[in-house]
Amino acid sequence: MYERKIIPNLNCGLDLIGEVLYGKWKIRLLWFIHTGHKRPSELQRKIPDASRRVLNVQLKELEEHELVTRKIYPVVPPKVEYSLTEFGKTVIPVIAALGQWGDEHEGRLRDVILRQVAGTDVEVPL
Amino acid sequence: MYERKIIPNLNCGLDLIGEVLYGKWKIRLLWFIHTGHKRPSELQRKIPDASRRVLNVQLKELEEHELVTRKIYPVVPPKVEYSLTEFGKTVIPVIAALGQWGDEHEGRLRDVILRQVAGTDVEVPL
DNA sequence: GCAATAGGGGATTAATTTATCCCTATATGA
DNA sequence: TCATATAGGGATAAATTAATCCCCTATTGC
Repeated sequence: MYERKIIPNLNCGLDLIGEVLYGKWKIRLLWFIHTGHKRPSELQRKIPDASRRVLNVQLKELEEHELVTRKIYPVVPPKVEYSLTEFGKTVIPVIAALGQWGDEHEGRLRDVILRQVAGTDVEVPL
Repeated sequence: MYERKIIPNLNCGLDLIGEVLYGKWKIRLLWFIHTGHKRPSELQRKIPDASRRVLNVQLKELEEHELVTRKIYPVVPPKVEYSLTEFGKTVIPVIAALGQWGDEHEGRLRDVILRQVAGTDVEVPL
């Protein structure tokens, strides 16, 4: 695993939540697990832009941070289910607040974000 | 400026808020501006771990995303003040929710985070 | 003239995070 | 026998973000 060379700040609540929530797919993973998509293959289908590998890595970190648990069923083909821990459940309202703000200001956000990307040749999907 | 090679997802509110809030110091910057620390030098003193340069870059992005405005006073030595826009003010409660969750679960968060870093030789300050 | 203050920014390197590639295992169905 | 589904991971490359270094403006005070 990668070893940090710069020590993280853990001074305030914002630092702390950042440590466990940051990661391109983590919030989405938590949300989908929350909405009942528990199996790795399901999560992958819900998040097709992420590779299987990355999801595994980020799920593992969520598990280490005690936001989710991983249950393995001893069957073939293998079956695994992720669930939110009680701790993990407490962060759902915060994620909901993030998503809600984004939804409420969708038009304006799209504007300012696309304006920034406009100079590039990147085609941004609607 | 850096040109993205991977197109960002802008499918949902979570993607959108991520685009404008992500950046190591942005949330802190917004918060300190909210609490009345408007001048660049003040912000730097409040966030000593960030270099002047990085703060400038992130403030500029916040400005491009219309979360803050920058007012220049034509005096010498120069004086600049950042303020939240009306739009920017709407995101403050969301940031407050993030910080509050982190504060509420400070002990546990510190635990799980430090456990992860424990293997490394990194010294993490209390 | 020189240092300090206040605010900025280009160019480059380092750090970190993601993505890609490829390999493991077992059972079922065509 | 071969492809598919299910779950997982090591090694490496690429992308992205942040940090560093060094430079600029103009005025006041010594």
